[in-house]
Amino acid sequence: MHIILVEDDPQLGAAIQRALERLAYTVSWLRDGREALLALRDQTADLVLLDLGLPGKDGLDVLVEARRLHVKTPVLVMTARDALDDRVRGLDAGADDYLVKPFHLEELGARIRSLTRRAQGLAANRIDAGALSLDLGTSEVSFRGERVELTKREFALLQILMERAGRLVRRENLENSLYGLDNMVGSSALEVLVHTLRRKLSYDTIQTVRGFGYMIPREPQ
Amino acid sequence: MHIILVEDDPQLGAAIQRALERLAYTVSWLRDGREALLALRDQTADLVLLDLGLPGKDGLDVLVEARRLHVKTPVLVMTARDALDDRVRGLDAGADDYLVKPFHLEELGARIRSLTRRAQGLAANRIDAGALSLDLGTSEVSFRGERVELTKREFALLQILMERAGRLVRRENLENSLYGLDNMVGSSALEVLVHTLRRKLSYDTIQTVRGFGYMIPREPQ
DNA sequence: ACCAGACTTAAGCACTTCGTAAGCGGATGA
DNA sequence: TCATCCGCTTACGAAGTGCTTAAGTCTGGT
Repeated sequence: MHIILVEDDPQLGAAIQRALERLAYTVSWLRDGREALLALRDQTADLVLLDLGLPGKDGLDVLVEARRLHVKTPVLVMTARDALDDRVRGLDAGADDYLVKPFHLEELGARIRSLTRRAQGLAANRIDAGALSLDLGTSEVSFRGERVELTKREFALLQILMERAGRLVRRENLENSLYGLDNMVGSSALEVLVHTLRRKLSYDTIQTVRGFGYMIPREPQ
Repeated sequence: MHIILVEDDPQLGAAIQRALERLAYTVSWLRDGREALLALRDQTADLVLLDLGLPGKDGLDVLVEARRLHVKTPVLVMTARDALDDRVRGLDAGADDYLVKPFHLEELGARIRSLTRRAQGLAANRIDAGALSLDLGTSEVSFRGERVELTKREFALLQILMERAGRLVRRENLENSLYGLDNMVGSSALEVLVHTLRRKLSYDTIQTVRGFGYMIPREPQ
């Protein structure tokens, strides 16, 4: 899951990035509105965390401009506590949600989950696909009723595949979500990850679609 | 345990926040009804202390609106008005409890414990998990029949883990409940806390789930 | 204001997880 | 059929995560 964070405050930005990465999100932290707009235009991110009041280009302008360009990526706006007007204007400008600073990171996480889930058209906090079950709240995974211990990366991969169960997920999508835009270097990291995940589940839960990517069937046994 | 306090009176608000923090609750103090509704919406808090008669939006409206949005967080209403009408309307609107000002902080503490207990689905004032027993009223903990002296922080951590015994509790959940917003900095405070707690109990009561958080099994020995 | 206990921070260490690279094997297409 | 490509597997070094200890800071009680 790839998140673009637009925030000019070094401390807060670093803190948020840290927190999100701890949740196994991939974060591209941008400090400048102009950069943000460029990144948004590509629609490669799953979510944008946008601070209003940026140098270079105002956060609200970025949002308006992006929506004008038909960028549909969910945007979560962050505003200062006393800027009530900003929040209203933010929503009018096309933000999907807003968060008032200061906020609990737990809350941020919950909203991010809520937004990305909404974007996927899912409702529950648990995803099931056949014998696979994944709890987003507690990060617990079970397969055929047995609890399975996964690492963060493995969990992140499995989550993406399960959210799109029954549909092919392209290799480059997975790589973007897991490693961000920067880390697109040539390596077999994804294949290794798939391998360890298969070993922990079973070798036929994740199907390879040669030349394209991977897929978890809607009803794996 | 994270409590949202909605109170516009500076003196009273500060006094309550102080008192609750002394009880090792994490308190988010909001002065405005609109803000309160936003905070309520995500159900991130364990309890809401709601003052009726707020600026911006009446406390009762906040409550009604929150319940309409299926927010299930327990709400404890505070009001200066002693009229029976208000009482009934408050409870009808979805409040779980009601406190008439002025009140003693001890009573407030007791009611908070009662409510959080109820929300947790616990009948008694005690939580048990295997050889562990925790009394919410007296804050006493025993392990294998022996009384164990815990500090407030240790108790708070143990309480969260025991309320969710058998389920993984994410690290960020713990940090937010224990430290609130301030803990955006990187530190190993939680790890140290876990360590001291393990030393006082035993080293295998609290299980580490690497990369995610901690867990107390439902039947630790 | 002082003291003791509680709490946070920081640093070193052990262990786990992750990305890289290299070799291998099966699939693909001429 | 052969050459090529793509993905699988394995091993290893680097980075990350959590444990532990110790020192510094904060807090409440006297």
